[in-house]
Amino acid sequence: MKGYLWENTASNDDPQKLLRPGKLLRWETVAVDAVGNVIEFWGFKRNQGRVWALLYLRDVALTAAEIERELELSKGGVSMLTRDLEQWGVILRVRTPGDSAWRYRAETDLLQMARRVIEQREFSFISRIRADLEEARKLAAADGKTTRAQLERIERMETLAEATEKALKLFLKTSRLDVGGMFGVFRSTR
Amino acid sequence: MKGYLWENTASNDDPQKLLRPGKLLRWETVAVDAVGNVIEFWGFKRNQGRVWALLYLRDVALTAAEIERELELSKGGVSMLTRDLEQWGVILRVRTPGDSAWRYRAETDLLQMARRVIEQREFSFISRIRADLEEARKLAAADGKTTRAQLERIERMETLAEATEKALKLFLKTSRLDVGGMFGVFRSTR
DNA sequence: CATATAGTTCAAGCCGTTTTGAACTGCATG
DNA sequence: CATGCAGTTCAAAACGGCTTGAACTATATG
Repeated sequence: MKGYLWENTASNDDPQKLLRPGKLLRWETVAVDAVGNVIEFWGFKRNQGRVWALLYLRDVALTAAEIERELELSKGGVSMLTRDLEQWGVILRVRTPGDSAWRYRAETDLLQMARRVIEQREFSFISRIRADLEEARKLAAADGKTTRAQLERIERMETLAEATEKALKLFLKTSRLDVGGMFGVFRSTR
Repeated sequence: MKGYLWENTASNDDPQKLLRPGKLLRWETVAVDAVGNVIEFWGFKRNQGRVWALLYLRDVALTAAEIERELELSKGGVSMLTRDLEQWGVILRVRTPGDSAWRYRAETDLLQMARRVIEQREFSFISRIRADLEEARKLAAADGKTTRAQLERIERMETLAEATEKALKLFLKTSRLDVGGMFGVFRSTR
């Protein structure tokens, strides 16, 4: 499923890289953090975005240790972050012949991941809410003391949740169209 | 601006209400919490949604003390929550002739509030991100060591942020249309 | 198979946000 | 103008999510 490919890795031709203190260039820091912020906005972890952005900007397969140094993250953290990103299919794990360590490279754009996860995660969340409101309405209806007006108000709240769900759906569909060209865009440099 | 109206309050005709331990009916709890969840999803505080929902369901002006008991919140908490909700214009503060305490009642639907706040808060956030990416690109361009391919990748990230902003805009516009009937819907029971 | 290094797991700690509650201010009433 | 209740403020506590790092497991290599 996830291919274990042999790829060029840029760091082999720079022996110093293994020793040098992780230090992003200024512009790399700014860009990486900006992506961290967007992705956080979409409900993911800031550092998931930062890791992806680093790999994407460098366009080279980095080891966990390198990511660790560059972004000043812990060993365990990098392990978990890369696992998530790999599961979502936005980074790829590759094995280099000489090297005994895995390397990671950016695979696809982040919106794809955002959409995928939002689709399952957020929709189940919203439909859960709708189910709760439906339950409330049924309970209220069963209770003799509930007035007609109260039942109506619960129904209106259900409308609210439905509208939210509908809007969210439309949002996703839109972002898919909107970003349409993106699939190609992100792949073209590679 | 915010009218200080005289309104009917239902609790006066039920002297026990002042003494009874705050205890929502089961269906009220379910409904109130469901709304708390939706609103949290929109990036607000869970309890802001719960307070609004309680007022909306009861369709009666409640005092801070009553809200406090029903939702098991602290005095200070209710004060802050009602202040926020009133500022956003989704609840109204009313003064009753006999009573010396303020009462609150639900005024408009929550989506209105969500939209309003999202419009200012989220957009400034996204445009901030776009500005950061632009800065990164300029810095990278000024740095002689940056490759053409890297500049392109930053540009693609900017496209990503732009797409996000665009999608968000469309989402808001959509939710406005989508919910169109809502303005009337929420007002008709009152 | 021994050793070394890479990678994973998870309890504990950290940090930002929300909530609490006690002290305080303001206001109505006698 | 004294009393008591309503309402606000804010420092501290509680909470929740994220990250860390030490212990552990897996894997490559001689």
